[in-house]
Parts: sequence; structure tokens; C-alpha cells
Amino acid sequence: MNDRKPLVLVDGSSYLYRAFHAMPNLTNSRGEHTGAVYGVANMLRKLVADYDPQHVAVVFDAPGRTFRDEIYDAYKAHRPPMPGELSAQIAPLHAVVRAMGLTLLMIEGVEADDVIATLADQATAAGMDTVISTGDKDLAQLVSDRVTLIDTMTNTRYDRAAVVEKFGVPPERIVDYLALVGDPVDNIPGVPKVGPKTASRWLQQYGSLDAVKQHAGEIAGKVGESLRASLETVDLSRRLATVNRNVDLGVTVQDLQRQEPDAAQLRLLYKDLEFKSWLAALGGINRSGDEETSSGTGTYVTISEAAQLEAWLERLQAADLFAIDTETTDLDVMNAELVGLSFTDRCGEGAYLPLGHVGPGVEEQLDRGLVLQRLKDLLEDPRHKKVGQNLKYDMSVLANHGIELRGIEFDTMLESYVLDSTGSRHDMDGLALKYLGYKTIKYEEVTGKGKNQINFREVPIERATQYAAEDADITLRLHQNLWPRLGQIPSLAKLFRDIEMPLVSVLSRMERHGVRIDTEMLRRQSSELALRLLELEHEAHRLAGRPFNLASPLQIQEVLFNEQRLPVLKKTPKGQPSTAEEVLQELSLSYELPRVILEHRGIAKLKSTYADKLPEMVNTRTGRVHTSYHQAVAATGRLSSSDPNLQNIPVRTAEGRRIRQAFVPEPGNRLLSADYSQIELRIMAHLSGDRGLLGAFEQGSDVHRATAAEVFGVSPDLVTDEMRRNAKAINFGLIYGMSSFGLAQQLKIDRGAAQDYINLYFARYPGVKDFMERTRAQAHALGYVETVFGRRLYLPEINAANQARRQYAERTAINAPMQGTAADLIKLAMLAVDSWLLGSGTRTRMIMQVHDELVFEVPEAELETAMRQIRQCMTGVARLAVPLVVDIGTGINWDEAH
DNA sequence: CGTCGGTCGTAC
DNA sequence: GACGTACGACCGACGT
Repeated sequence: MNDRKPLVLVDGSSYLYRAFHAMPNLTNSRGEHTGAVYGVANMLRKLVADYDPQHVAVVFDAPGRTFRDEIYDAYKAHRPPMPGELSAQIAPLHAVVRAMGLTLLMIEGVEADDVIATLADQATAAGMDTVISTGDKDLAQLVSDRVTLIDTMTNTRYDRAAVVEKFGVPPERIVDYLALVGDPVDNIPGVPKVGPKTASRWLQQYGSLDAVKQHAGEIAGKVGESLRASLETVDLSRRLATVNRNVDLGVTVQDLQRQEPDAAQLRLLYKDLEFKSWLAALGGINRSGDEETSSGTGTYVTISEAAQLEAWLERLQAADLFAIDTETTDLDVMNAELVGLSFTDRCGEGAYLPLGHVGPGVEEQLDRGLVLQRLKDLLEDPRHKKVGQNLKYDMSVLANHGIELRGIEFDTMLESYVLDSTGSRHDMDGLALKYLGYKTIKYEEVTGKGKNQINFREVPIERATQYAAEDADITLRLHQNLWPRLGQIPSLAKLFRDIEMPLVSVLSRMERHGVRIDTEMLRRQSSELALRLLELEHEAHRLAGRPFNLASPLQIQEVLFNEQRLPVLKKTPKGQPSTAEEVLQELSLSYELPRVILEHRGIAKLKSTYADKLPEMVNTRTGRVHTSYHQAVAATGRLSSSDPNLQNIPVRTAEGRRIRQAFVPEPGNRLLSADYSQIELRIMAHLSGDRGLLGAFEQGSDVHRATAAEVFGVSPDLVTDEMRRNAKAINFGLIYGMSSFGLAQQLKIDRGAAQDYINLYFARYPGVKDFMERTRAQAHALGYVETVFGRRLYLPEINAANQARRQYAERTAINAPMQGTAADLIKLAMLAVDSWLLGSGTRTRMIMQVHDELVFEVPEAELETAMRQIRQCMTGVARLAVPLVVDIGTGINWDEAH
């Protein structure tokens, strides 16, 4: 949307025909025709030089029937089959287009015109200008304030005024004009005897085709007769001439990013086509030749002598940037010991430094302690820049050996994530395949799997070298591929550099510090829960008349709905009767068994997921639990947590909160919890600029109460609990892109009433309504949405033909800017807090992040300072249109602090 | 005996 | 089908 440069859409098919007929009969020395390729490619070169577009597509008709064939059999029937000299040029032309870095679009069952029309409309909706390059005047119907037509071969340009001048009618009337004039090439019948002059005169006189038809009786002479005879077909002509602006493309404007030309490929093509001057312009042979070696392996060495180590050390010290990777004994960082290190500063090369291997051949291995001592300065010096894949892991492993990795400049996993967070995984093997077309050696290929799996330390050094050095090599290659892509989108490059990269070490420190758990308390809870579960199980079996597994939804379903004949209130997506919480809740009103099952389920969940699991996760060495925070998982920009997941510890019910009571500080400390108040609603106020919502936050009111007062039309002090509850559901629903159905279900009211609430809300908060519509439009036009800080979320299914998928993408589009901005804000807050912690010499530690909450372990003497500093860091990260408010609590456990 | 999809439930 | 983002327990089917 910020692009100054227009979207350029090229009607490749029309140019192909024109170039074929216009160009002299060019052939190469093998007698192959090349004139049409030359003509179109020449035109594309000129276009790229003139506009330097960031987004461009070259669109071709796809073979096969289109909707126009469906409505009119004779459509284009007169077109003679494509001459062989032309069809033979299509494949090389496509190859040239791609090698030039331009997106080629050819969509089954959709004509080039319709593809162009749809994309132009999307761009317009996003506030982007479009230049359509075509030799076909039919597309004059698309011209608007934002869309111009150019004919690159004749060098003419059509804006609105030029269309009126040329055709005598404005763009909106072009289809009427075409319906009257007809087009013999496309076999649009038109009205016989009516040509350009008559058509434009009529349209000027009567205003539109419909008006012309109404006045058909008044038109004298042979043309009048002809018009009256054509009244039936003229509507068909109009339909044939009208481009379809709303076809399902499976691509959006955003997918049309112009790429760097593939010089090697162009060289091959031009050589083949014998376009000698262009070949010369490409210059000499690419000196690096990296691209071509991507399927082979690099030159990898094992460092087994001190002299080699010194040589590599010198080389790495001199490098602007080097890739580093660690091999360890364990995937769990807290228990991982270093087995080896690999690095490279040059693609295609790499060194592996074995340090902890066992077995035959280890005599060759340098002493780990001595080597690390020797490497420490390089690794800890922030001036020596490093790139890695998931460097948080390497950083933590090195920390286990007393080395604090600094100069963490680039992480390829995060580069991929910031570029496109929707890519399901950002693991190195996948990235290498996706971006380099390279198949890496898999970890399992080296260690084996299943019961035959060996520890990496047992992998022969020779084999380990190939695997490990390749990892460093590929990491560097990936970085060289991904970083320029990020550089093209400055907001993403900034996000990457200023938020994601600095966060890596913050997260590493949080994970390594961990959190203390009162395991005895959890064990006592577990026994109590076990006892209660047994009681409930007996009770359930008695009520069912037979034993069954209460943990099996399938068996519950059998007992409740087949044997006990309870009514089926809801089905699962697969059509089975649902046994979900809300269903059992409803059934509990009339039956005993569902209530027992519900209670059993709740307690079983608490016991297995929390009371039993957390003590298991306590590290025997540190006596604390060390979660993993994942920085490249949640598509919106949030962190996620696993092993254990500390971001879904119960809080809503009293029994659940007992789990939180087991999260405790070290003696002499307190836990401090600081959370952003109503962060996503505040962001909605900021993004929408809605006066009412902004006002509510400026006055510091209870926002749900304020919403209730507005929607129900009462003064805030007269808002009942029910009104507030409903308003709260609406507020949350809005953040999630809800429908009236969803709200109805939530509030247990009918759909009409829910829709009334929504209408009322939008009437009171029109800015919010506009924001939602703007966001949807942007998503449709660009294929992505953005946070306040420019983080992008791509929505590949936003224009899907499947309604459910499309609607799902639309809801995501609404939610992502709010959820994502909240994620950006708390990441900034973590960075701010961390730099305070590091700079102040305090003993306060940040130990957990739960999306809008940060948890700290604070020495009692530092509580006051910590509270003040943390609040300041968190509220000060950004100036939004609403104040950021942070609630802070402290206590002897997490429940008390929260 | 492992993997994987389906269902459910916890958090924000 | 219908309200967004996660992780994970458990079951049961399926393949080794």
C-alpha cells in the first residue's frame, strides 16, 4: 500500500500475437522462429526499464474453455488455430519471462483479460496504481483514476481522458460500445452496420446501451432496423465483452513481487535464441558459480590439528560474517553437551571441529576445554558477526560451557519466519529445499532412528563432518538468499533486526533460568485428584450400568447417545455426536451422568497435564522447569511455549489456580506478575481510530461497561452484570472476527438478536466497522495484513473458491493485526526490561512470558524498584493513540501475584 | 511398538 | 461451517 511504484500487468497473449505478425521473420541458425519471443521480450525489457515495478505479472491465456465459451459457442470459434511457428515460441517466451524475474500467470479456464481485471481491482482497493500494458483495446473498460492502459509497442498511453478522446465514451461505457461495435476477432456479434462512429454517437446521445435499446424504435434507417433486429443478441455481446473482475486466481498482488533476474538462465536462453546483443549486455560468466553447485556437496574439512584450528580462527576473525552450528548430545538444551562445532565464511566450504566424539578415531580430536578457551574471545565478541539456524539453541548450549555467544546478527529460521510466518515450519532442511532447491543430509540419516538410533557423539567424525559442515554451509547460503528478500521490505527488515534478533538471547536467558516449582505440593494435589477421579469413575460406571473409559470420547458417545439415549445437541465436524464441554454442560441440567463425566474430565486434565507432568519436567540439575519458547511458530508473531507449555496454566477456576500456587520463587524472593490491561482492545482502538473507543480508554473507564452503556443505551452506572457480560462477549468476538452465529452461540441467544447487537455496536462505533472493512479489503487485495510495526501475515486462502476457507482467512485477517501488534509490543517490552536488568546489576530475573503478561522472580529488597522499572519499560515501548496500562501484582506464588 | 488424525481442554 | 492463536493428553486406527 505504501508502494509509489505501480503494479504493472502485461497482457502477454495480445502481445504475442501482435509481435508474431509485426516482427520480421526472425530465425536462429537452427531455423527456429524467434521473432515473437524477441518482440515480446523487448517490450518487457522496455516496460521494466520505464517503470521499475516492484510488482508485475505477465498474463497469458490458458488453453481450455472459459466462461465465455460456456455462454456462447461461437465465441472465438473463427479464430484459426495457432500457426506452428507461433506455438513453438510460447515455451521459450515463458522461460524468458520467468528468468527476467517476472511472475507469469496462466490460469486454467480464465482469460488473460479477466486475470488482469481482477488484479487491477485488487490493487485499486489497496490504494495502488496499476499500469496495464496491452495491445487489446477491450481493456479500456478498466481505466480509472488509478488504472491506465499503455500500448508499449506504439508507445501510447490511455488515461480516462484519452479513452474518451479515442472512443467517444468513458471507460464505464466501453462494454456498451463494444457490444454495439462487435469484434470480429473474438467473434462478438455486435450490431451489424454499427461501427465506432455510430456506437459512440448513440451512447453520447442516450447515455447507455440500455437507453439506446429503449430508444431503438426512434432510430431511422437501415441502422435502426439492424439495431431492432439485434436487440436479443446485443446483451450477449455485452456479456462477452465484459471482463470478469472477480475471478478466483489463487494469487494476489503480493505474490507478484518482481525477483532478481536469473542471469545464468537468461544467458542460456539468449544464447539458444541467438539474441547476441542482449547476451553481451549480460556480461561475462558469473564468477561465483554458487548456484550451479547447489546439488553437489561442498568442500568440508575436519579440524583435528592445532595448526588447522589457528588457520580457521584467523579466517573467521577476518570474515565480515560467519555461520556457526553446534552438534550436541541432546536435543534438550538444558542437558545438551557440546559434541562439535562447525563454521564457514564462504559458501561451498566449511569446517567441522569435533570436540566430544567417542569411539574409534577420537585420538584425532582436539581437547574440548582448550579449544573452547581458544575460541571464547571470538564467540563472545559482538563485533564478530554470526549467522545460524535457530541460534537460541547454540547460544544455550555454549552457555552450558561458560561461553556467552555474542554478535548474533542473523538467524535464518527467523529470517524465514519474518518473511512469511505462515510457512508451516522453518527448519533448515525445509528451507534449503524451498529456497535453494537443495536436499540436506538428514539428522536421522547420520544417527539412525528408532531403537538403532545412536547419540551424535558416537557418529564417526568423518560422517559428522559431512553433516555438520553442510549445516553451516547451508545456513550461510540460506542467509545470502533470505536477507536480500528481507531487505526489499524495509518494515520487515527492521522488525527482524530490532525485535526478533535481539530477542533470541533474552529468550535463551529466560529458558535457562527457568522457574521453581513446588513439586511436593503438586504431588499432594495429584493424590487428591486421583482419589476423586476414582470416586467419579465408580459413580459413572454405576450410572451407565457398565464400566467404560471416561477418557475416551468415543466410549462416552456410545454410552450417552446409544445406550442412555440422551439427545444429540451438537455434532463434531465429522458428523459424530459431540461430547464437548458445552454439550455435557447442557445435558447436565437434566441428567446425572454427563455431570459426572464433566467433573471427571476436568480433574483428569488437571492431573495429567499439570499436577503429574510439571514435576516430571523439573530438571534434576537445576531443580527448576525450563520451558522452550518458540519464536517461529505462531503465525501472528506470538511466542509459543512447550516442554512444558507454561502459557496455558489454569487460572479461571479455583481448582485450576491451585496449580499456579505451585509456581514459587527462591527463598528471599517474590514472584511479580505484570500484564497489559485490555491490550488487544486498546490496539483495536488505536488501529480503528474510533472516537468512542479511544474516549473510553482515555478516560480510563471499564471498557466492557462503556461498551454495554453504548450498545444498550443506558448510562454506565445502570449497566447490569448481564449487559456487561454481553458487551464483553461482543468485544472479544470482534477481536476474533466473529459472525452473528458465533456471538449467538456464545451468548446462548438466537442469531437475529446477536446480529442486532452487532449492528448496534457498529452504529455506536463506526470507526471499528470501517477498520474491519479496510482490513478485509487489504487482505483481499494484497494477500496479507500487517501489524502496527509492519509484521506481515500472509493469507493464501483469502481469495479461495471454497467459502469456508475464505471466511476462515477473513477472520484471521481481522484478528492478526491486533494479536500480532500485541505480540510486537510485549516483545519490545521484554527487550526494554532485559536491557534494564542487564544494565542495572539487579538480581531480578524475567522468567516467563504469557502473551500479555511477564513474570519475574524478584529479591524482596528489590520489589519496589522492580515494579517501578518494569511498569516503565512496559508502558513506554510505544506511543499508541491510547495509553498502555500495566497491572502489577506480587506474591509468594504465581496465583497470588497474578 | 511407533505415528498420526480426531477430539477435547487449557491459556491469552 | 459458523470466534483468533497456541500445546498437549488421550484414544484408536494403522502400519511395521
